[in-house]
Amino acid sequence: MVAERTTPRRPGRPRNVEPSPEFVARMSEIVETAARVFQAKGYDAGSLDDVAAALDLRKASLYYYVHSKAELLYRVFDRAITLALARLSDALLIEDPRRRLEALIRDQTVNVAREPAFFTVFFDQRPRLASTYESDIRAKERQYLRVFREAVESAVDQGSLSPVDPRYGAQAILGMTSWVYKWFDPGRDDPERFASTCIELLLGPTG
Amino acid sequence: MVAERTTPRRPGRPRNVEPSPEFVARMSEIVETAARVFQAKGYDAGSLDDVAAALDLRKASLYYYVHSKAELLYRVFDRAITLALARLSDALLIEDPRRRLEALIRDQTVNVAREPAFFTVFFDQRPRLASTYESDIRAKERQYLRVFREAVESAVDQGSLSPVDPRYGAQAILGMTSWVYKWFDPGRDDPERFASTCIELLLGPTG
DNA sequence: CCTACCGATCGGTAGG
DNA sequence: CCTACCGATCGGTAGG
Repeated sequence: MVAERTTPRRPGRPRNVEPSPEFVARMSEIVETAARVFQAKGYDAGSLDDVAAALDLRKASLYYYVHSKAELLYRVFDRAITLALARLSDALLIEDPRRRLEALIRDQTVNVAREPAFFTVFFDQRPRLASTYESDIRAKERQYLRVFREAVESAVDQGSLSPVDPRYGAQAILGMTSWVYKWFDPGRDDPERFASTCIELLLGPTG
Repeated sequence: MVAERTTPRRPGRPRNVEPSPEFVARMSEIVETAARVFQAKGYDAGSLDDVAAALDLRKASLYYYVHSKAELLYRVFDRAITLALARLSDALLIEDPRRRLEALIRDQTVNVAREPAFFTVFFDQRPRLASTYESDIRAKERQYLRVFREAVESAVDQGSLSPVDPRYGAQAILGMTSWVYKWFDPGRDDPERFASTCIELLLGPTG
């Protein structure tokens, strides 16, 4: 997050800098509701009145939690990318390049399919994010891309993936898997099955 | 288009139903400008004042060409999908399944990379399209998907593509290639080279 | 967390 | 294709 404390603690008892658990929980609800509103109506047409109404609040009350609508959007973005990055950590422990890439493909597909509101906003409302927050999000996104690029590189070296430029390979795989949010129908489609399709197309039958 | 005439011509000289070439050309400029404005600011935040200003017009003058902002968005959508469909026609003449799929992958990549404004609006502003126009666009989009699905099917039958569900395979390929509009940098990237990467990943080295 | 309110923006129209 | 304008919406604030 942008406002994270990086300086060491001052001595003595800190004076209510820690938000209460109730505050954190309520903030979480607000961010989730905002994600759904912005998914359905877009950032500009989705008003703070809409978000407040979905929470049974008045618009002015939201300003107790965020300073601006722009900050609320940032919080949706931060949650999406932080969640996605965290969910990659298990895959990164896998040593075999082919299996690691398989796990990353599954992770990305399932992430996007499981949180359609957050990822729809993340992918489609990107130009609406205020420039103040852009660099923070971009840094985390670059981490994400790097993970995929290095996984592609290893799989190419291993000979399990066709020899391609790692950046192009990573973008191809990210596109294939992220695109899910555009067409996925939860009643009809299965993320695991689609992930298997991608793996089969790229890496051939699983041994 | 939604308002296309399908009934036969009445007898006698038609009374100025044909728009003049000047009108058509000006309309074209307006639609292109709208695509750029909606790409940069989004549909809701991109005002008719913005579109008019970019054309050195006043907002009210746009209403000589379109009945509403919603119609202007529809015209951007229609142009994007009509253009994309038209550009597939050459590929459809190719008989060999592997080569046909290769050509479709190239077409889609180059289409998206060449018209970033139209395709960014098409992909990201879809929920903003008024329901009146939705069915028209969806029908054309389904045609588009069918072309890719059938090409996947043929390539699978031929044995040049891994045996996968044709719908999932088509969505995977469409995602891989369409995603280009999210990351492509015209100064750095080459659409043809990226298309070759996709082909290599999916179909192996070109023989 | 609320009521009441302001200032600005915007799609659309009147009338030419 | 223009000037002038209306009605509605919306982010944000005052003050409690």
